Amino acid sequence: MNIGKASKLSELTVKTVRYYANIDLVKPKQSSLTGYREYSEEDVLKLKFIGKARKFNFSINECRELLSLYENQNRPSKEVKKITLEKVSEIDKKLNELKNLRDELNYLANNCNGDDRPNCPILEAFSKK
Amino acid sequence: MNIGKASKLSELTVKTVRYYANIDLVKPKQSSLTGYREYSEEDVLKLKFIGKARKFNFSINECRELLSLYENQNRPSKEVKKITLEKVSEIDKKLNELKNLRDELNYLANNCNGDDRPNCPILEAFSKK
DNA sequence: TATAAACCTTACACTTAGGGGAAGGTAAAG
DNA sequence: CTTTACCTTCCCCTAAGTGTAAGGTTTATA
Repeated sequence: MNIGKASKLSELTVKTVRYYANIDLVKPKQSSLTGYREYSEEDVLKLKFIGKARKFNFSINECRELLSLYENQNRPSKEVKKITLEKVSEIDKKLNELKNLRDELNYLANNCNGDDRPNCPILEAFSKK
Repeated sequence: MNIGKASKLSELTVKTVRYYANIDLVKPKQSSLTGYREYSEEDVLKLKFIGKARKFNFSINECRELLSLYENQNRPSKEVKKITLEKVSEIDKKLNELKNLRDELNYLANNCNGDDRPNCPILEAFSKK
């Protein structure tokens, strides 16, 4: 199938699918006559796989890693689990930072009278060391 | 003072401070003799201000906006509060997405036996539509 | 005084993960 | 036979810097 159909099936944009081909992530056969990329069912599965992993905040390089594990029938699930747990703890860290950030900002907003006068604790807080 | 000192005082890297000068965010005077940038105390205050705001996940453009409010003695605190509350709700949204993501990944990891055998529910989950 | 270390400058390339759009070839439908 | 819908490559753009090179300046030391 052509890139348009592969794009629809994988729910990725054509641009994205083409990009993945360019960086050798999912490289389909390419017709020597027309130059059109020819995607197989398996290519589409890989695209879907990557689409999911990307939604899970895996970087392209991590996707590449997972994909090679996926393609390797003898991969130990140990490796996959390790990568996944690392990702979980990474997300936990980010969650904490974001929570603190959120509370600080919210505190500032609640202490700002929000009228037409220039006095503003938010700007004051930002300008303090 | 030179950029090195301004960098130390503001706790930003020299590269970052120079970058902010290049994008007209904090533009110090520049000696016509040596070409060295000359930072004032106020410039350093602005740099600190931006450093804080950036930690609060404000984009450079939002910093620019806040900075102009900060510089304008007549700015209504209303505007600042509005921007801040928008940022809070944006962070709330991101927090939720991240939480879901975290739970899904953790679930997958917990259901992966993590041994040397190839069977792995994580990869299976990713390859499903 | 000479030189080396530490500081400063600009300019360019690189990063992530694609998006926008131009110029041009191909295929299918009317 | 032409229009429309695809497809291709190519190049520039994004955010917020980081890395490196080549070269000028200032300060410390021998």
